[in-house]
Amino acid sequence: MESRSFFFDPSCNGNMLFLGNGDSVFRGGRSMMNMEETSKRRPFFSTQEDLYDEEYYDEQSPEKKRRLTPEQVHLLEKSFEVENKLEPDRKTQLAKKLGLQPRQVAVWFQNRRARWKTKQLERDYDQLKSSYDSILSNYDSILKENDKLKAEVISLTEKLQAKEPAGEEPAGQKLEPLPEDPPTCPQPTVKLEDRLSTGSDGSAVVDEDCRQLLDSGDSYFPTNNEYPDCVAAFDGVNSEEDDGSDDNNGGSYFSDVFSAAEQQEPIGWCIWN
DNA sequence: TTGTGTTTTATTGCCTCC
DNA sequence: GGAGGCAATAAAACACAA
Repeated sequence: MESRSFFFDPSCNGNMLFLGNGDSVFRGGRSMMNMEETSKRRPFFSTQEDLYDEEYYDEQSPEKKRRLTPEQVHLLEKSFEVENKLEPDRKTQLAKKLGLQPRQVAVWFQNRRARWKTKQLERDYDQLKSSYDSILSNYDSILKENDKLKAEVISLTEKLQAKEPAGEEPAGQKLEPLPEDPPTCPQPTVKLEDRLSTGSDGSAVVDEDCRQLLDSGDSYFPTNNEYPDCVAAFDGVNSEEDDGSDDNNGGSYFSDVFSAAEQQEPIGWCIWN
């Protein structure tokens, strides 16, 4: 067996890392070794006693991963709620408090942010979809109302013409011919599903511009720049960064988006031609 | 028990910022 | 150039149905 160096902090609940030749705990010293190699070199021990327990040592072969204890996770979660990014000082403090390596704390936060982002995307998708459905049904009812009014105008016009002798028009009143069709409202050209897709076409999520948005906690969804005509539809986007908590269900960036739609009011989804 | 799907922990490579 | 962030991914741990 190859020789290993230990990194062990007795003050830290006994959590310890094996550091192989290519110590990958510190980013600066990252080596190019593959996953198999690294995992063989970096076992975990849950307690200081385990370190000296030969049976445990034999059973817990070097590649075993150890899960954090519920207490550790709880504290990390609480800390994440306060602030979802780690300053070096806070990282060190947390690591000491939890008996973990600072790197482990950093990794936990990294993964936690990723999980939060996924959940946030799901919530935003649900919210946008229901808003979209609401707008669609609103649009349908407006179309029906428009048809009704058109029929009424035709009927009244006919009645008026029947009253007037042929060839005469009422003084001071000239009826404009009705347009063939009501002004059209273009349907959104991009399906929500497409925009939100994380598949190969879902570049909206990962491209350069959007990356900044993700980093700053802003919207994944189209902005006024992208759809300048759809002012009202996107006007309510809340650009404030969420506090990162999962507890505030629906604490979306988009809590105000489409609020008008939810109130069943026609909103400026499109500009009438 | 075992096969399978999901979650969690950790690494790697690339990018951005200072 | 180093530090830190993110996406993608691996692999262990876990959950659960059959």
